[in-house]
Amino acid sequence: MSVQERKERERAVRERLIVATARELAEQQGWDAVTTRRLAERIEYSQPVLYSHFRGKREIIGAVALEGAAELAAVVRAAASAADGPRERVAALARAYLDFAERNPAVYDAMFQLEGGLAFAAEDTPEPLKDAFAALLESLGEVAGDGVHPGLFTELFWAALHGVATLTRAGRLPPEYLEPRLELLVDRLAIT
Amino acid sequence: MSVQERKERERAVRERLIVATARELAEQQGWDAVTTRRLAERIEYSQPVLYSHFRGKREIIGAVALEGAAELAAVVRAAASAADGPRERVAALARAYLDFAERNPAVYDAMFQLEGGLAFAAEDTPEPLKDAFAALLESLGEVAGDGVHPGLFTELFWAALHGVATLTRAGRLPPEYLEPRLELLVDRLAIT
DNA sequence: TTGATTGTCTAGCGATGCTAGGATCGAGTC
DNA sequence: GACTCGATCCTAGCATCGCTAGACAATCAA
Repeated sequence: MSVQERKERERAVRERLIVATARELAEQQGWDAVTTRRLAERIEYSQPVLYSHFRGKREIIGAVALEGAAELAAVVRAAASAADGPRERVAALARAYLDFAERNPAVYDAMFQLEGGLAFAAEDTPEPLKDAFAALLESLGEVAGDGVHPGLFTELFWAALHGVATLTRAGRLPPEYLEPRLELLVDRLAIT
Repeated sequence: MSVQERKERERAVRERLIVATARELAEQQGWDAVTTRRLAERIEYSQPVLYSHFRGKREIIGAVALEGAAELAAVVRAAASAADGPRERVAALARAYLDFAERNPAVYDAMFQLEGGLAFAAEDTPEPLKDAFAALLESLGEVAGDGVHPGLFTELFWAALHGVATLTRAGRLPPEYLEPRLELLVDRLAIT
């Protein structure tokens, strides 16, 4: 069975290569530039190989999104654990979130803008997505305020962050006032 | 000069027909279904006619977005003027905004999700977009709180609404708690 | 060595946004 | 009223897209 195991290992390596290449290409030239042909050429295989790993382009985007969700969760947790006190923890979390969105625009798009074929807030929601939300909940739950459901509060805070992130990156909000915007958001929403 | 004027009038009518048809098709079957061929067929002209009015598909989306911005501004103003007191005005505004996004998903996408080739928060921002923001500012400015720049506050509130609207419609937020989410948003952000 | 299975590639389908070039029509002139 | 000429529109086609069928090659068991 060793030879079969080797093949499976090689397949897994190639699958990671596909996802990493798609992500790299998307960050470099945008998701429009990520065509199956270009992607196949970069990994030095033919197009049909992609379809032996994923159902289609959407699933590749979804794979990048899952990878991003795991990273976002880690980034958020790291920022929160490095800050002292609830208020500073939330501010650090917000900064880390917006920073992640700014530094990884293509990944962020894969997660929230493009249809990656992922289910949210449902039974079959993939683990990384649930965990990313959990990471937010850990720090945000403690500043929800009395009588306010922590999950509901986290959803709202997250939505606000998401709105700021997307509108800023789409050129809809002037980027220079990002910091005061963030301070205002934390001061108003979080109850410490 | 009468014949030339008539031609210009007919051209204007046809241009409105294109935009209206694109919008209708997008609301019915989504923007993916709005292809230049289908659009041309619906208006009973050939494809190249579209390109005599717009540079490309993006500009058509942009035209729909401008139309939507004007409607959104009107909807927001109507809701605000029908409510008594700052707090209720803001709540009515938020409800109207989210309601608009839910009832006109394709138009909302054209405005904020798809690249319609429109400039925001800049010198050459089209008038309807500026006016939509102004409509928000009129009601939101009065609840910004002391020492907080009204424009900055409006941007933040808008971003929060936008986040709730997009995440809800994308299935990222459970829709059943929309009302309490809205109440929480208004209670926390607005200072009355 | 042979036969079968697994893996990969070439070639192609239908559809996309967009455009070049020819056909057609109608306004203005004799 | 016939004719010219410019504006207007359509047919046909290009390059590219996501995706797939079928031929081919490599690898394994017998």
